Formats: sequence, structure tokens, C-alpha cells
Amino acid sequence: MTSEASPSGGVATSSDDGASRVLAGITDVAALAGVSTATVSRALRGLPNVSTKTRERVQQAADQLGYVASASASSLASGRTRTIGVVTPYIGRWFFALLIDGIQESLREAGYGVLLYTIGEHGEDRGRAFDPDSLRKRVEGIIILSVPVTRSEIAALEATHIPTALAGFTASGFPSVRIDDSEAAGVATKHLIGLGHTRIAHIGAKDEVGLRFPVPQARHQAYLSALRGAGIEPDPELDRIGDFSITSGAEAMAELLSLADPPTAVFAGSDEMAFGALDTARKAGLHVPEDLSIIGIDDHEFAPLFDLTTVAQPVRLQGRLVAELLLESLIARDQVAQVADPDSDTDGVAANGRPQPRTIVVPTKLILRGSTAPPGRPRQLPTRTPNEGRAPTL
Amino acid sequence: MTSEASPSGGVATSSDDGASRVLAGITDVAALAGVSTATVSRALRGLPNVSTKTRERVQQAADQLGYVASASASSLASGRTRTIGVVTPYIGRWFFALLIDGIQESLREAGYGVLLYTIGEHGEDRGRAFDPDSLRKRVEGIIILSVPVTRSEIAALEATHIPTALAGFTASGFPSVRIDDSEAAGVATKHLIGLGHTRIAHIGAKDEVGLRFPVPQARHQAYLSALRGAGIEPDPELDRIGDFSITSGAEAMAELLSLADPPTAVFAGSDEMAFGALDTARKAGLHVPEDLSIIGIDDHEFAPLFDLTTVAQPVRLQGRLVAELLLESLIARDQVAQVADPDSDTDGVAANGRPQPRTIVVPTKLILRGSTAPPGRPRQLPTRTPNEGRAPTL
DNA sequence: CTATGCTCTGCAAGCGCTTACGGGGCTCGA
DNA sequence: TCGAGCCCCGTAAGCGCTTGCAGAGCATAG
Repeated sequence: MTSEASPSGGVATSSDDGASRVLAGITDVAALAGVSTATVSRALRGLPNVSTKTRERVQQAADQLGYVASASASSLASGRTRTIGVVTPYIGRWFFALLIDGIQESLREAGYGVLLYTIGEHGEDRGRAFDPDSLRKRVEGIIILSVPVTRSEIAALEATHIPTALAGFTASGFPSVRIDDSEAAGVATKHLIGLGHTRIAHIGAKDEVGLRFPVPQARHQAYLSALRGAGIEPDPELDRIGDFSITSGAEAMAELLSLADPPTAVFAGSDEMAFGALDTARKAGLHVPEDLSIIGIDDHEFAPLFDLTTVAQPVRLQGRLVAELLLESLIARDQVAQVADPDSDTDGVAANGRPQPRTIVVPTKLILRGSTAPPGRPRQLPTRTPNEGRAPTL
Repeated sequence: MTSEASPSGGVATSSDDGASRVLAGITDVAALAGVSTATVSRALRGLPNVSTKTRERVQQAADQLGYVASASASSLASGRTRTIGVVTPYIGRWFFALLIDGIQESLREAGYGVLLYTIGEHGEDRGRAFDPDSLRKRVEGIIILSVPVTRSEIAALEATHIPTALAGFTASGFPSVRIDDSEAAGVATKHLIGLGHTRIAHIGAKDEVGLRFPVPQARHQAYLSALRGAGIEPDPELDRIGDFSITSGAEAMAELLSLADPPTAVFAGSDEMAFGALDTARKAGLHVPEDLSIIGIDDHEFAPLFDLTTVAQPVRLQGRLVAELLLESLIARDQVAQVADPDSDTDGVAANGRPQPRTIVVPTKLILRGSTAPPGRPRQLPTRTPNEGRAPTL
């Protein structure tokens, strides 16, 4: 198992007879162990019908030769690539990075590899990158991260029949995991309303036509109805469009500040836009939260540093979950392949025999920090002593 | 090429004769085009010795069937997986995310896929994740991102004979791309010295014994010699250890502040540690830069928001470069395989015939912002008007 | 007109595994 | 003691491509 401190054999292909010995193949192992390649294959993969003694002998031979099965060969023979494609806009963004991290965790445990497909932030080189055909025959499943997807892309995806799962948004027909964007946005907006604000701005994101990406719209709608629910008529001037980036938040804030009647509070659709807004506000001489309250969504790694009130979402968890959803579809597919009769009471199976895609909604939580307060006067916060002098053990 | 608006054929495996038609194979294409599979293979891959007419016919047949070659099959037959493994500690960190982005860019252009291997931040699940054997037979090359690597891991890597390139650090025998850590740290420290500081603290990172990861040490040494060069005897009390994370920077700062004679300036080995330090200092009531100057290394995406003076390094560029270095070794390897004679004057070829690993050093640049100033009085900075009212075109 | 050399294409042998299928040995009940 | 049944294991047929080799067709040179 562990190739740690075993001085004999292992890792370094041991005694290199010859200059650069070619990698050991299954036949070498078979020969060394004195069995057939079929038995080696079965033994190493833990299949039944191999006697303990034989299995050990094979294992030993494999270790000694530093044998590891060729991924291509076993994929070709078995039809299973043990690889999942992850399509993501831009991994430089905290949200995606953390998602991928979670995905990777789950997938690794299940013995799957992660093939990364980043497409431009706004899908610049989309055509080439997200051609499902380029994924097909290379991955067993696909996970798409919060990427605006066109109708035709969805169609193409479905045509490939590759199990697919979505994280951060939903599209009918696919399993997915996400937060309740309406609720999160509602909570955020109502928090500001509850503090007494009435001129509440929104920095959202563009709703690109033709794209299936309901997140910005859901948050926007929730913002609007929260306002209306409180008897506040939304002011279109306070409705700004960003692109989830820091700079777009900053620009939107600049616009808001130049208004004749600027807002006293801002709900940003993401923490990163909130950071940008915060920065712009401060540089304009405004005090947060005295002069302006700001709330975001995410609970970004940097939110504590900006003392930003926000609606937290568990990102890494969503990554883990979406990976598990995908793995579910994978084994479901195998199941179908094996037994084609609808006897076992598989719940939630649609008419076509394919399991109804599950969508998991993970909870969000309002995190109160110092960026929000009633209009005109600061919110009371316990003065935080920095680190309580607790020196880390060196 | 584009599977966009072609109503006939394409994408959806066209006329699905049967319920879920199996994906087209090379023989199907061959049959449709009326040629042999060999010709299909050659035509589709752009090999010479295929007449234009035939090539077109094959291309057309392939398009019509939505054919795409099986990665496993072609890998098995050709021995080329067209995949690069990228080993990274934790993609949630800005530096790594950006590196990967750059790598992905270059690699995609070259037709390679990226298989991601994240290992724990400090290599928790290192054993399993970074077992080169698990990479071998799956990837053609490996890129390692700024990960502390053990001697035995290096040995194991070399034993696999998989071309490997390093980003963010160096280890002999491998091509790599990095910044000049000594220089960067020297510039940072000297900047503080030049401002008149004499009590200059350093927040670095642990030098884990047995690991080949020279970055922290190089920066630390440069810090020390910069001080000595200015006639300042380094005070061990001002020398703190972090782990490149925000919180570790915060903790180190807290320690520094509790000192009898605290520093007037801090050089942090990374921007993220600087952010943490900055935050702690401010929460302790200190004004930056009036009471305390802070400088980092990186020019992190958030550095402008923190108004942090720092030594910038081009991260995405390093990603692109390391990918190109790796591709170089790949073609070099092929070259060697083809012509085994040392006739063409391949410069920089070592005695063993393998090309001397190149290491590229990319330049860094001091970015002056508002977090540094002479001790005791603020540095003069032009007052930045927020965004100059330049409203973005909606 | 024949020899020489191209260019283009097909044949067929793998690449290194996985996986029916079948058969030899053993155990156990009758 | 003998057949049924089970556990193991080997045989061999692929998986879907790539590629060395050779041959067919054709043009050019001699």
C-alpha cells in the first residue's frame, strides 16, 4: 500500500536490468506470479473468485515490478475511463476553486480522476472548449460549474448520453446541487429592510438571453419581491449590473454614488462584487456601515477581512455533493445496463426508466458582520480584540 | 467544425436508427467514406499521404456520424495520452488557480488535456495523491506547482521517466519556471530599509526538513542579507513563521505586536500573509502605514483593495511558460526516440543525450501602494479619486 | 517502352488490458 | 463410491484505434 519507507522493491521499478527498463505490463506480472493475465487482472482489482494465496502472490509480484495498469488499455477493454470532466468558467474565482476542491475530494475517494475544462469567463473560447464531443470518449461523466449554458449546448450534452451533473445552478433533466438563490437573496434584502433601509440598491449580473443560467435572475427577483413585500417600490436606478467580479462591483458602486439620491444600502449578488463596492465607497469617503450598508452572498474567504455581512453558502460541500450525485447516475446507468427489468422498486424513476434527476438544495446562513447597520447610525458590534493574544505553538 | 447551426447531421448522432444508437466508431466512418480505417485515421489526424479528395470525403463522413475518436483506443495504440497531470496543493489559493489557468491555456492550444491532482495543503493525503505510479500510464507529462516535494518523491518521479516541469520552485534535473525569490525578497526588504525602517520583521514559511522547497528559505535569506547589507543586525524575535495563509499572517502579526519592541515594518513572504497581518494590525488600532509599514510578494488580486505595496510576479505567465517547457520536453523526447544520433546541433544537451533542463526566471516588479511609508510619518500618495466617474457602458 | 520513384491506400498486426466461457479439481451428500 | 455443484483459474476473443509494410497506380526520366 504505502510506498513510504520500503527500501526493497516498490516505486523505483527496483533493479533496473538494462538502462531504461520498459514499464512492466500485466504479462510480466503474470509470468512472475506464475498465473495467467486474467488472474492478475482479477486479483489486482479485488474481484471474487481468486484464492487468497494467489491474490497475495500476484500482489507481491505487482509490487515488485512496480506494476500499474495502463489506463488506456483498461479503459478500452472495460469501457470505463474512470475520469470525470469538470467544466468551469475560471478557476481563479474563489467559488469555483472551492467547488473543484470538493469535487476532487469525493471523486478521488471513488477512484476517479478529474479532467479540467476551463472555458473563458464569459465563454470566450466556448465553442472549442465545451464541445461535448471532445469530452465524450474521454470521460464517463461531466460536472458543469455554474456556467451559463446555451440551449444547444444542453441539447448536445443530452445527445451524448453522458451522465452530467450541475453545480451552482439548475437545468431541467440534470441532477444538480445549489443553494436556494431566491431565499438567499431574500434573506439578504430583508436584513437590510429590517435595519430600516428603504433605498436599497442591487448589484446583480447580466441575464444573458438564450442562456440557461437562472442564478442572477433568481436573486434579482427575490430582491424585488422582498422590497415590494415591505411596501417599497423598487427604483430601477438602484438596479445595477455587474459580472460577479470585484471591478464590476466597484464600477456599479461608482454609478450608484453618482446618483442624485444614492442608496443607503447595497445588496451585492456576490461577495466579490461587494468587496469592490465596499472599496469604492470607502475611497469616496463614505463610512461603512454608518453611511452605507453593504451585504453580499457567499461568505468568501476574504469576507472576514472586509468585515462583510453576507449570506454564507457551503461551497466545498456543494462540490462534494455534486460529485456524489454524478457517481449516483453512473452506477444507476450501470444498473440499467445490467438488469433491464423494472422490478426493484427504484423510487423516483421516470417513465423512460431513467431515474428522475435529483437536485439538492444546500442551506445558506446569514452571517452578521460589521458592514450593515441601520441607516444613519452604526450597528452595535462587540469590539473584537485581535486574536486574544493567543500565540500559535511554533 | 462548428456544431452550431447545422440542422442536418452533426451533434445528435443524426438519424437515430434504433433507440439509443451506439456511438460511431472508426469502422463506421470508413464504411461510409468507402475507405479503410487506416485511411480514416490518417485523414482525420491530418497526416500526409492522403489525397485531398479522400480527406474531404472522410471528414464529411465523420461529421455526419458525429464521430470522435476514442481516447483510450488511440492512446493504447499510439502510446500518447494527450493528457498532462497537474499536481497542486490547493487550488483555492489565488496563486495556484492562476497558474493552472495559464497552464490550461497553453495546453489546450497544444491539444492536451489537464488531469488535476490536488494534494492536501500540506500534503495530508500526499501518499495516495502524489504516487507517481498513479500518474504513470495516464499522463504524458507532469507539472508540479510549488509543492514541497520529498527526496523520495523526486526519485520516484525520475524513475517513471515521465517528463516533468516545475512551477514556482526549482529542483535540479527538472525544467522549471519561477521568479527570483532572492531578488524579490531583497527588493521588498530594501524598499523598507530605504524608507528608513530598521526594525523590520519577516513573516515567512516553514522550511520543512527533507523537503525540496527552496522558496521560503530563499526569501528568508534575502531578507537577512538585505538587513545585514544595510548594517542592521537581524533580530530573531522579528522572524516569524507562517504557512502562506491569511490566518497564519494574522497570527504572526499578533505575536509581533505583543513584543516589547515591536517592528515598524513587516515584510510578508506572500500577499495573503500580508493581508492577515494588515488586518490584525488595523484591528489592534494601528494605522498603516503611519504606525506600521507592510509589504508582500505576489500582487494578489486583492492587493489593490488592501492598498498593499508588494512585489508583483506574473503568475498566469508562469503557468503558460511551464506548460510550454513541458511540451518542449515532450517533443524532445519524441525527437530522441526518432533520431538517436547527436547530429543536429541541439544546444544545451547533456552527456546522456537528454536536453539540459531549462529554467526560466520571470521578472518581478515592485508595486508601490499605500501600505508602506517612512517610520513615524505617512508616505505621500496621490489621492485616488474613485474611478473618475467613468461609468461603464452597459 | 521499360525502369525508377512517387503518392496514395489497404492489410493486418498489434497496443495491454477485460471478460465471457469452459474445464479441472475438491467438497459434500446420497 | 460417485455425481452434483462450487471454487478457481486459464483460454481466447475482443475493445477501437495506430502504423509498418507492401502494393497499386501514375508520372517522369532514360
